[in-house]
Amino acid sequence: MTSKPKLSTVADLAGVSTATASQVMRGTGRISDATRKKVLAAAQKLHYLPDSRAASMRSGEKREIGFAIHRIANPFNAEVISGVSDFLETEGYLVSILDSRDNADRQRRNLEAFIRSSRGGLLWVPAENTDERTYALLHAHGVPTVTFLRRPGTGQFDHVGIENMAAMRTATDYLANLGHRRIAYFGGEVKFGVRQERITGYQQAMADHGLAPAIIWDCPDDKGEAMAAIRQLKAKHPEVTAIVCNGDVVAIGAMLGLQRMGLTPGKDVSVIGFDDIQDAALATPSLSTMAVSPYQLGRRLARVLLDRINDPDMPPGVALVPAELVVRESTGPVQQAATPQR
Amino acid sequence: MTSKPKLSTVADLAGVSTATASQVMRGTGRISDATRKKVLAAAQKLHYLPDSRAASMRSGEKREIGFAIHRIANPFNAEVISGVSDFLETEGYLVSILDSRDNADRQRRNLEAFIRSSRGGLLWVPAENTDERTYALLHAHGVPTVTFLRRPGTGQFDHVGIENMAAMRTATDYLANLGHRRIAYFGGEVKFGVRQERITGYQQAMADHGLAPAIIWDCPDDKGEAMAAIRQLKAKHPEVTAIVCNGDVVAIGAMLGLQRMGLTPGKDVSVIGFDDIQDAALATPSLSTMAVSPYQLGRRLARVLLDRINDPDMPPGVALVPAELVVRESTGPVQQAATPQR
DNA sequence: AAATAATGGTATATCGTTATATCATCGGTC
DNA sequence: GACCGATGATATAACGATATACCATTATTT
Repeated sequence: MTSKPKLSTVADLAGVSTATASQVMRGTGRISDATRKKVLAAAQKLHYLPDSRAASMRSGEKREIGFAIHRIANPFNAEVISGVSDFLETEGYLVSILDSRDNADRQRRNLEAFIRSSRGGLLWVPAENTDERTYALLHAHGVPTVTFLRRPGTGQFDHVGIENMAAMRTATDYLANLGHRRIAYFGGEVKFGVRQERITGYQQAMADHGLAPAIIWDCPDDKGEAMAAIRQLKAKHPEVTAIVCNGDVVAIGAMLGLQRMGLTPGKDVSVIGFDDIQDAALATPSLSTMAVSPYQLGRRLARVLLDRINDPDMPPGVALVPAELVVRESTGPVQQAATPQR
Repeated sequence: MTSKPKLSTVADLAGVSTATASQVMRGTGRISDATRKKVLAAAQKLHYLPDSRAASMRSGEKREIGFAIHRIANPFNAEVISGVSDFLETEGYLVSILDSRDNADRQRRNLEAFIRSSRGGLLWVPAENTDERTYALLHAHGVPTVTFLRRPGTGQFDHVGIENMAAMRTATDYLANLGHRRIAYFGGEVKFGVRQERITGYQQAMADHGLAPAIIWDCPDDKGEAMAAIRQLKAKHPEVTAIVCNGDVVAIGAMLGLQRMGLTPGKDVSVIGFDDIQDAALATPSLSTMAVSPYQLGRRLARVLLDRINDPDMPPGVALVPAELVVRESTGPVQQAATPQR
């Protein structure tokens, strides 16, 4: 292992001052062609790269942004990350990802280390149970921040999200129009606004159609857990003929669980998901879902952050993108035999 | 947006010098209880966090490591990342992830930015087509580096990997003992040693059983692509009754493709995967596979990096962990009707 | 030829910390 | 009362880059 080359090493090798070497590296100032070549050759030879800690301290330039997310394992999120990186990399930024696994303590440690390292901006899906102190922390340090998916009540940051309420209203409406009367809401995490928004949309549609009571069933965002949970839901509420799900992952888990109970999704029970991950189209039966394009969402998110970085004083804004109903095989008209009619 | 608090802000508010404030923050030196409290109160009030760029420049302490990986979207990798983070976080490190999406250019940009930011160490799954210059770059900067899964030929870094050859030999052997004669190798990327090792294991087992010729079929590591590719494989080689796959993702894709062709995995065609991702057990039929524990692998990986950081001069080492055969429903004895016997 | 402008390069202060040396002050000792 | 060792705090020089001001040379103008 060699030791790290620095600017003075390059300058010495090229026989110039560090000031000159620095100007060559950055292509600024008035430097003759001859010395420029000498310096570049030396830099090449030593594999020299300027230390961005020192550079950013002096110049204030920060071309690195962080994406603090609750679960990188989720394929939807992975797609979002692709969109974000593609956009920001063309602008010369490095994107590094911090995974909180939805743990508020881990998130806090991550964000503190992030702030200490003084990077250019933050994209953030707040973890469950994020407390006020964490918001205050980011605010106190003036970090350009855009929240994503989950919107803190404080409203002090830019936000990019999904039109959850409208989407769930559409999904529920669609199922009701197919003749379903007992429609349950399945999956999701308790604490955050996203799920509340979706549930509200579901409830509004239920009310519109005069359907009561609403059935809401918790379940972590995991395929295996959903398989087990759907059994309990069906045991407690055998009359349910349709299920709107908080996400595709739990929806697919629910379909698997139903199949193991001898029920056919799309015939005996209709299931609709949210997100449109790759597996939704590949599942058997294929999953109807409320689709959003994670890749495009990622690009949008990146653009909002750049705008914020370039203009730190504009008031925070909110961008909501719509979700679109995609009908596949997992939903269908209500079966006569399944629900006893009165 | 407030502006970032610095040490001098804290010191002023507490009425002491920056030297004193610094010592309080780090708990070193001789400081009276009274001033300690004053400084801590000021720091608290301002949400002060020391700038790690300045701190690490002066002290040389770097408590941040990078994980440069080829695909975060892969659930196996996501589990590895969890293992890595859990281990390193207890040691006070921040883990940030760089996703190359197996693109050598993107990887180079990522690694250059990484080096410029002078962090403590690097975990690295080299992208396809990584060139010598990239290895030289890391070496020239003396970055403590551990490669993972894919091992560069140069052998200059520590490495943690899987016993690919032995595992594939086991898998192929198992299928041959079930009576299969035409066994194909399916999936994987072309360039890297991992796949070559696995193919070698497959070929050795084929030779041991006097089975020829070997059939090797390329396919990107994607479920949808695998569904399509398996059709072509079966069209070209209808006599194949068993398929060893380069990974669970393509194996599951292959099963889906076979099912759409009216074939039943485990009866008409046996399929065996590699990795044991969550979906392997949840698939229908459930997938037999060569299992490795990604979480444990991650912890191991982290430990090797810490050892390297603590002792930069020890010669590079290699750790290979075994994979274990897990038999589920996707494999079974060869069917009489399926292969014409001579 | 003297004044001015353009060119190519360097000295130096600075960014926000930490490590080291240094400096008062005070109580205790002989 | 002069000396000593603790004690508690500070002044200052790094770390590796960049921005600015500045200084020599040449080249150009009149």
